[in-house]
Amino acid sequence: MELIDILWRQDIDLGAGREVFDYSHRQKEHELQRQRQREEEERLQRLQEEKKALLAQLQLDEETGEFVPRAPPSSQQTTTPPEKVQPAVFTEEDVGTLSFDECMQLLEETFPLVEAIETSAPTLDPSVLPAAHGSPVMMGPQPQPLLSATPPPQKPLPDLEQAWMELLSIPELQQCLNMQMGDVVEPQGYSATSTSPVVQEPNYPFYLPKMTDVITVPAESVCSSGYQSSFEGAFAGAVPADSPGQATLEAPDLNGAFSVESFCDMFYPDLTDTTISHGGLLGEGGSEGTALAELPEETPVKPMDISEFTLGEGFASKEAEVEFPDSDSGLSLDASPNNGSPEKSTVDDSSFGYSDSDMEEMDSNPGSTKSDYTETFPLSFVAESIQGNSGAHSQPGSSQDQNAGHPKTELAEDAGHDKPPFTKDKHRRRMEARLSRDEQRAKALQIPLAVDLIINLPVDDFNELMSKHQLNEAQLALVRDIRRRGKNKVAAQNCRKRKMESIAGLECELDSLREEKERLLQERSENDTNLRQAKQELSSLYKEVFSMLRDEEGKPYSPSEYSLQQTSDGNVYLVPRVKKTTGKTRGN
DNA sequence: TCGATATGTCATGCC
DNA sequence: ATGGCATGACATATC
Repeated sequence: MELIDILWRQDIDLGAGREVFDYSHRQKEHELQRQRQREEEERLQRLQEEKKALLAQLQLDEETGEFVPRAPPSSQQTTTPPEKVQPAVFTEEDVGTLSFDECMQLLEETFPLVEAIETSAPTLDPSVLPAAHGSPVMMGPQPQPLLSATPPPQKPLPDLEQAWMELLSIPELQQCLNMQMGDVVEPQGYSATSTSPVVQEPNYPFYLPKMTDVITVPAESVCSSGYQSSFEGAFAGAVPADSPGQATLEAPDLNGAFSVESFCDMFYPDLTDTTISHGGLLGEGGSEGTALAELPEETPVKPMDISEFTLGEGFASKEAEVEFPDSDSGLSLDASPNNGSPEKSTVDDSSFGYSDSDMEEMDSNPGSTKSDYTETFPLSFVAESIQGNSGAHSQPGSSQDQNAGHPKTELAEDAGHDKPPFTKDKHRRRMEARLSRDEQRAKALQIPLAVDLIINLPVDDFNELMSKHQLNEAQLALVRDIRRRGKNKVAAQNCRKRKMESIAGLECELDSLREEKERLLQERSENDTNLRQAKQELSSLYKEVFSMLRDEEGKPYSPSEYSLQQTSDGNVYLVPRVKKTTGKTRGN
């Protein structure tokens, strides 16, 4: 009882009155029942005794075979008539009281019976009520209604069933159901094929068993059975018995007003109720329940978001495609060295014409890599296709419809498929993307020429090719830009190569020059050495020669007074150092 | 985080 | 006049 009380206080539907779970209460009822049975037995006993007494007073009429009252003495008549009448009256009353008691007893019995039924089929009574006019159980005193009320459950069924079949066969209703189920089930991630068909075609075959067997309230069965069918796995056991309170409350309304609108209207509150109540009931499933309650709000938004998103993307891409045109001149004039500030919206819009720079800007965006651009166009195409799908969104229950519910996620997935690998071989992908960037541009404008051709063909051939293909202005501009960029790229590569080669050559020359310098320095030092040596030799030779010279007297010349000098003709003269002495020239 | 390096692109001058 | 080349300068990504 404590548990029951706890549940009861939490306003959780127990499927029956709280008293039902009270053992003492049941005991009391049992005792009461016993007492009534005893009283009834006593009454029956009394009745039999009275009947015996009556029979004892009767006399068999030989002719008619009837029991005829004996002719009593007059004194006795006063007493007997009452006795005589009384039995008659009494018997009538007795029948009435007996039936009333039976009714009461039945009432006593049916109460638990009804409750027992309610627990198993909580909505028995409500379904019966409309056919039985009100609540016979409560109005119980009259036996007829009660007696007629117990069997009816089977009676209204075929009608009800038929009514529900008709109701469920109404297209709008099916749509209504569809929406409901879709809103409820789809967000859960159940596949469209699993949900929509169940909702669409075999609706009532699916639900009818419940209706026929258990006689549940249609609203309950329709709404929550589909709901339950989808979530049986998750909710089984968690929701032992459907909340009869809601059913009993809502059923009369349902049966009272049997229109489609009311029916449809009924689904929404009921569903929300069920979801909410389930969410409240479930411990773990609570999150699911809340998620369910929230999702119907989110799901309708998604297509809108996508349409906007796709619109934006498609629009942007289309603009890019259309306005690609502006040409090289535009680039050189407009885009000047402003590359430093690529993200300017003005540039984006006005000079979008200069697609290339924009592309560059887009591409070179730190966050978005080259592949972003390459993905932009496929993305736009996908977006357009999805938009097309969303156009057919109105078709209920279609797989496209289901898809349209997740296009954003699909997009995200697509984008996600492309992007995540970035982390791994990012470099390689980037390089590939870079290499094929102009090809992507050409694809974007649907240029039917290979980029290699565009770049590498000689001018004449290139012009001829251009003349062959009828290209619009944008395409021509892009082709020219591609050619220019391609050639300039090669030129830059060559230039850098040459520069590197030049640098290498200069470094090599520098090395050789250094080596030569070394060599020259060494040679110079050698020459210096030789020169010094030669000077020494010459000096010694000079001294030797000078010392061998003698004057007329046979005396050697003083080196301080004379010196040997050689003239250009090769003659050597002894020249006096002092001027006052006139020098004599002596030949060898 | 910073510097070095690689690469693409633009602007410009020259042929 | 035009196309192409050469090259300095800039931007970005990557190491």
